[in-house]
Amino acid sequence: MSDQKRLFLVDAYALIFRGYYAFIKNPRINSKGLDTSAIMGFMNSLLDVIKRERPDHLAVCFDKGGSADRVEMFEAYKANRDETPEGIKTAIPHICEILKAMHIPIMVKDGYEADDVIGTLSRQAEKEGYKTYMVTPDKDFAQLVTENIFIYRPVFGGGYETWGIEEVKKKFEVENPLQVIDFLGMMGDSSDNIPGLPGVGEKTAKKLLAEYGSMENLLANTHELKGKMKEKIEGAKELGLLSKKLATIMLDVPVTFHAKDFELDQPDLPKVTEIFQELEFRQLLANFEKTFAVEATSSETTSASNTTELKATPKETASAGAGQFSLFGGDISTSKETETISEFTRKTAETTSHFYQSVASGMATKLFIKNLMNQTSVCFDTETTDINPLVAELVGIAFSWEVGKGFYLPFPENKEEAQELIEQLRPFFENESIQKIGQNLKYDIKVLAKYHVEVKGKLFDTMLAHYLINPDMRHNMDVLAETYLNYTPISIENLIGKKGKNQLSMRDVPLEKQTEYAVEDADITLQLKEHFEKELGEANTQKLFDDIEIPLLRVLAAMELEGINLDEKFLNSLSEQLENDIKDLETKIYAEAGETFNIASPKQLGDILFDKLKLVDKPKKTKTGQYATSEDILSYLAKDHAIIQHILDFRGLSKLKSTYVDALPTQVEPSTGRVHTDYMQTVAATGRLSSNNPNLQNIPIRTERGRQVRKAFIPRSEDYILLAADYSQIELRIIAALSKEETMINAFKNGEDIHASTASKVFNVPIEEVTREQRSNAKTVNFGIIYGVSAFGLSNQTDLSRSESKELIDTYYATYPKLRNYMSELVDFARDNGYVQTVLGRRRYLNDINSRNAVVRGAAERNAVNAPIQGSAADIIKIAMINIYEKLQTGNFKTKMLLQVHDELVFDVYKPELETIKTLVKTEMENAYKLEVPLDVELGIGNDWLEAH
DNA sequence: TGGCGCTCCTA
DNA sequence: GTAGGAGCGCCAA
Repeated sequence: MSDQKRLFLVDAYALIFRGYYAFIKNPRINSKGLDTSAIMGFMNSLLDVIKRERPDHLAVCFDKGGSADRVEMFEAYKANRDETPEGIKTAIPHICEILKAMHIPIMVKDGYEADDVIGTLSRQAEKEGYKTYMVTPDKDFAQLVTENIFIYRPVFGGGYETWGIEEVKKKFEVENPLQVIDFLGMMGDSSDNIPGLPGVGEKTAKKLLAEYGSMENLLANTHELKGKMKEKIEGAKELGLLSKKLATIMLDVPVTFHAKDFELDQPDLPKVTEIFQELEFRQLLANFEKTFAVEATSSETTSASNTTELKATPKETASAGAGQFSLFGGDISTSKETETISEFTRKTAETTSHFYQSVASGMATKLFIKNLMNQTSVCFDTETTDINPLVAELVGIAFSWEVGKGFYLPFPENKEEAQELIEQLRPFFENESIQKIGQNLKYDIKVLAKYHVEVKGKLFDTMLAHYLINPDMRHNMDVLAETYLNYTPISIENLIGKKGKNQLSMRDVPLEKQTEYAVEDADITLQLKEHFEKELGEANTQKLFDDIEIPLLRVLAAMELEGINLDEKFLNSLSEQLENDIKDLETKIYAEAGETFNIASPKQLGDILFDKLKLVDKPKKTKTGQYATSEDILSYLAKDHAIIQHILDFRGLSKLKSTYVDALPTQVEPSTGRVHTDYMQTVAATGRLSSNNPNLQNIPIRTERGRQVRKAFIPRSEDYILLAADYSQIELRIIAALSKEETMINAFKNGEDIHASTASKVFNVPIEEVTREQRSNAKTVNFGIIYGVSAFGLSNQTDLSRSESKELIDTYYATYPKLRNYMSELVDFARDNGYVQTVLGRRRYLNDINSRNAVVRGAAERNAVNAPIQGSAADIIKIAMINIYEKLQTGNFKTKMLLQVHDELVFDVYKPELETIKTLVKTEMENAYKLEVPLDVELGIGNDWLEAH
């Protein structure tokens, strides 16, 4: 700390608002019905600042009566600011009372805003040689920054950042902080009701500022501008100057900085205590006392949470825990949590007897592992440095095999030492006869795989179990614990903060907290397992769990670890081509529109198309009142207006570029040079997988331009080739088989083109005379059936009118009567049982099936038809994946399974194995499940994914 | 900074 | 009409 004296000026309302909204989802209401969110939030921030910075001078500044001057200048100033929430209004007197008790000066001047007061005081203090820190999240203050004046800005997730001149220059792209005023004046600020220049947003403001340096200079040189922008800005010169004035913080408020008054001294503790007790701030009071107790004594105090090194720390009903948590940061969530107990009587680690121990290295570890090896079933949970298992390092592993009891093995940061420790655990993980229990084991398996440890033996994954028991719910552990165990676990945010750049690593958490958190997770997971085990017994769920989802978990882990090779160079060149084409289209569109605008903004686009160009008499609107500009609507207009086609092309190319061509290379994992998607096994209600980070299940294929992206997916080396294996028409085959519709079954048995066959029967023409259009319509109906058709939907999809569509559907049902029966049976089954199921007994519950609302009920009925079909297809490919993986393992093949896209599997095939693999894959896929209808798989090979199709 | 609406990509 | 994920704009309250 330098010798220079430091003054902290707190922007009260900004912090009060911030604190209030931090609790907005879970407002703090005390027993007297008072909403204390704002008070709590503000006090947390204030104490935090005091604790971190120990300022010698501090004042809190408030607004009073708005700014008379500004209102005079511009009547709309802050006019449309929402009414201050009730919870904030009621908080102010309490906050003032606390500040008084703390002997902290409250600075407020009638008719001035806190900005102006702070601005003025900071300048005065600067003259007296102070360094001033303006405590506020508000960016407007950037204009006040000098060598001695800083913004002290709270950041999300806890912590603060200090903005000096350099930071301001960087953030706003300006030469000096004063230009922030010009910047705000140009851009405007809707929350402060600064109008700004019309059509100028953040980006344009930065551009103009770089070019002209100030508002005045810009307005003096508008003749240099072009097009619409010139017009708009020339027409708004007055507004521009006014905006700048409104954005300027005043430095001549009649207040005076008296250093003596601003000195931070000891609070009136009895008074503060009384107020806090009145408000029922137990946690905050403890925090407060600690903050000022340290102040009063010396700064030597060591943290109470410093654990004695690696010592076992058994704890029965930890009562001291809460106080310790609030020592450093995280005050908000901690106090929220402890308050929650009193409100809901939900159990937590604080209120539940438990015995969680960390295990010391050396002999203790040896003894622990010996004990571990004697178990038959153990729950474990890895704690790591990252949610991405490919880069995650082990921080520790928790184990539990008895409810309420468990152990935590911390891992050294040194890689070799960590590997040595994991070697000691290898016999446990690779023991076939010890059951391993966990929540989302795929993650742990992938982490351990990076340490070359395989997890063998029977598995029980509580997340998968719950997915089968109740697919519609969410399956994260906190939800499960609260639902099934009435228990609220310690939140991860409590330990490492909210996500954001200030989030800590698990490594930074004190061992004692790591232990409490990690072992609690293992303990809870163990309890959940005992709970779900019973529920799984029902129906076919147990089989589905044991035979499909659990084995699949290992398969997916392997596929994800494997990743796929990506031709980045190719994508980069594709990106350049797209960039050029997009630029060209942009130029054309601006010319056609007569002005520049953001084509990617549906709002702006709609205004141009329908307000300015008036392409349509009565444009359609979306539910939010904007003009609808979706593809199907624009397509109608394309033939009449050149601009429409250009816009559609622009959209298509931009989408391609941003979502695929530019995004994929950024998803390449540096450590492997490959793209590793994450398959979600528990999100799709039907039993399908989903893929993300990146989503490799929606790579374009339909358009020529789009499918080029597939060329970027290539084999691992020249010795390999890609194999794509597709189920042909699997969903139609399933519905044919399940409905026992012989006509359709026979068509499949004879290997006919099913859509042509359907057309032939429906339109009553010989199959060889079916026209393109007839086949296309038949195809649409075939797909419509799978989704639960309506005449309305069909006519939307085809050129047919509503009545023609109805007729087509009727004929279709007449042709395939059993299919229709089957569909109504499914709906009946759902009505009677409340669920439908797949061939393997995977259930989807349909609560809305008996709804009195026809729209809601209709949706449930379509689900009743679609879920068994889509879900059965998902079951079947899962079986195939498990069997193929097994064969690839036992056969010691170099070939790897890489991707699954619902009805397709992609393999990286070692060329010498190609013929064997082709037979293996086709056989396993076609025989994964026995149906009345043969399953057919088409194979394709190639040096990229497109060629393999 | 987060959430929502819109749009668009897949099976 | 079914099932998903993602990017972008836009506005918070």
